[in-house]
Amino acid sequence: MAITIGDVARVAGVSRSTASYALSGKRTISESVRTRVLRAVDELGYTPNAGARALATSQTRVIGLLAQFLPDEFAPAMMQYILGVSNTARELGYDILLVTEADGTNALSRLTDSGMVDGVVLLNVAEDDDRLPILRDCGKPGSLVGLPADVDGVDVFDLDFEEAGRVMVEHLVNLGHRELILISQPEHVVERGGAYVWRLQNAAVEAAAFAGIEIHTYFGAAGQPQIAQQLGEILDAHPMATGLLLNNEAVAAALPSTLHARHLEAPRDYSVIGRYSSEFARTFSLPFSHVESAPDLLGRMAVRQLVRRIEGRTRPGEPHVVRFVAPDLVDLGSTGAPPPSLVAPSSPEGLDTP
Amino acid sequence: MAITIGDVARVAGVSRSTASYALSGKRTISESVRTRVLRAVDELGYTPNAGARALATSQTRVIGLLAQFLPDEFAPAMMQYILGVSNTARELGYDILLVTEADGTNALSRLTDSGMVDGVVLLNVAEDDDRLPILRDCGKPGSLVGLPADVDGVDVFDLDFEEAGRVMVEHLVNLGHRELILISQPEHVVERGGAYVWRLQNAAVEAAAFAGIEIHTYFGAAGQPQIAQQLGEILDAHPMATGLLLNNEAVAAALPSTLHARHLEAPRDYSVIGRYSSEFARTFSLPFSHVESAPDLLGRMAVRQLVRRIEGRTRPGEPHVVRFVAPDLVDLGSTGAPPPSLVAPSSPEGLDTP
DNA sequence: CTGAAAGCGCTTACAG
DNA sequence: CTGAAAGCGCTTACAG
Repeated sequence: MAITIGDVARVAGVSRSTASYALSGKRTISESVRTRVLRAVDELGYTPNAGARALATSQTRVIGLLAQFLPDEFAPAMMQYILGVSNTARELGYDILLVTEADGTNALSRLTDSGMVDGVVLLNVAEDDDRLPILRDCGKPGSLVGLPADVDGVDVFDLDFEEAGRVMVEHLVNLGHRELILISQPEHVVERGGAYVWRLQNAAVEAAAFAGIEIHTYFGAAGQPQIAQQLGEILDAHPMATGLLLNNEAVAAALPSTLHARHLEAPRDYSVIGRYSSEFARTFSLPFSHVESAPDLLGRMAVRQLVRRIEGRTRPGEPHVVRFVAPDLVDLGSTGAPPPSLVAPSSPEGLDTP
Repeated sequence: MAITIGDVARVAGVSRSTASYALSGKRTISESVRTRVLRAVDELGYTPNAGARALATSQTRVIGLLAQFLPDEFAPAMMQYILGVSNTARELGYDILLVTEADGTNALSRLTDSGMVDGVVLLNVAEDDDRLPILRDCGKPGSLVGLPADVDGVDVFDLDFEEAGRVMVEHLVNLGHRELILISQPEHVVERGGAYVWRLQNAAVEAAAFAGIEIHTYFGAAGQPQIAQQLGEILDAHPMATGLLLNNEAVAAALPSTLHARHLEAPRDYSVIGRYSSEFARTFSLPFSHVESAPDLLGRMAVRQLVRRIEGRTRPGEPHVVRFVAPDLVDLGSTGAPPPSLVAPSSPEGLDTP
């Protein structure tokens, strides 16, 4: 049916093994033979059969990408991780087998046991992720995006959510804010092991305590119209709060309408900082300063390390890594000093600080 | 290394061929042998090697998914098509090889020539799509999402954009609107062959002409902050327009802020109809009525037909299909009668129609 | 109802 | 520098 290396060999007038070596470069080939083989390949339009090659070499040049789409989680954000992984893989000569089924454990076994992939990237890794035990004893390398409790045997990449929480709080503290609100992902996300929610929140609470200011923390509602309603209630509940921190894309997307509806503006009435990617902000016209979540970079890092392991370019005994991306605060001008009418009661008259 | 069918055969005490037949069911096997084989499979945790099977059968049970990410196009919307394809494929027993590289033609040749896939789904198909000639002579079946000029040899699935354009216009005409604005995708999208933009726009213009009303058509700006600015200019340019039709997700996402900033409301001041998925509307808190773009359904349809062809379940000589999904208008209450102050000059006093 | 053998299209020791 | 042959792990005619 299709062209095989036998056809190439025949046309070039050499043996199949010589044709193979001429293409792989795994042994020295006379210039004349090499050009004859290459010409034959061109002429016939030869492409090696992937299955046959995989069978012979136990290498597929395919990476499994396990994207977990959980209810209430934010699907559009996932696209950026997938693109980072996919594009990087291609640059390095790999293709991507994408799995989106709910049962990630099943999918992982299938891909690795059947030898369809050389390694896997797990997205959206939970604190106590079901997929990890399977990954650990499948014998293939794996890179994670997201930090699990047990990082043994895998390479891990994630945003430094602790630092993100601190950066968000400190930025507003430095501007003079004394009462903040932090809205995180929906509680379901936390229950399913989305540890990044706690990591950011705990660090934020600690930073607030250290600065001696108040912070109110909430889990965002899941879906509309609950989000808009909840947002209103939260604002009403804390009339003296002047800073809004959002670790929740869906709430960030809903915030502009809510603010406008109440004739509020950032940074005039509220200073706002989100945690999402700039790409996301641009796409949805979100005008808020934000901590860059770097999905593209995380995808790239995960794939690069995975490919190093697959190709044995890690030093012998090289330990696995846990690498955090430093949060970058992208200033879009949505933060400033708190409104004078709402300055802390400790200085009601204005400039009477020592 | 891994467990092979030879191991299964040995443990079950049968030949490899018998083990294979017991698993495939392609010939009658005595009950006792079958259970012994199945037990061995279980005990050993056997999974067939995908490469070996592909080599022997010329079938991979993998579908290639070519997603084209063009600059200025709306990446988040793509996720829903991908999910529709991926989930449906899995239900039918197929895995997805996802390709996102810019050069789709290259990727297509690679996947088909190397025998990595049994067929392909092309997303985001342009009027004169580069990938089609390659698809046509690769010998593998292909399903498209998006309507090209030449549909020969492929199965095509798309939203009925003509009908969508008519539905949008007629809905507002019936409510009494006499001057509309239609904002389509950025001009780049059209230039690259996004024929759906013309299909919707031409049908809308025709429907408006037929109803004897005015319609102003624009291509949306690409990216922020141009989108918001352009939106403002367009509204200013047509003070008598009362209906807004959006064939552009990014503009739809930016519209709530723009309206609020101008103290405008839908449907009080403008009746608004978008063209996007309900999933998209929910995710981004978009309060507008919209023509459902049905990405999930289109993905499903494309895969189902592709699998029928792959598995030879099409009748001999069964022609290729071009199937349009009927646009469904999802009413979110953003349309109504035009503001009384802006009724057409033909009836300034009110109820003086015959 | 079951087994021995050929073959899918590669790669890579082994021999020269 | 090159070729003949074995082997990767399956499936499936061919024989019994």
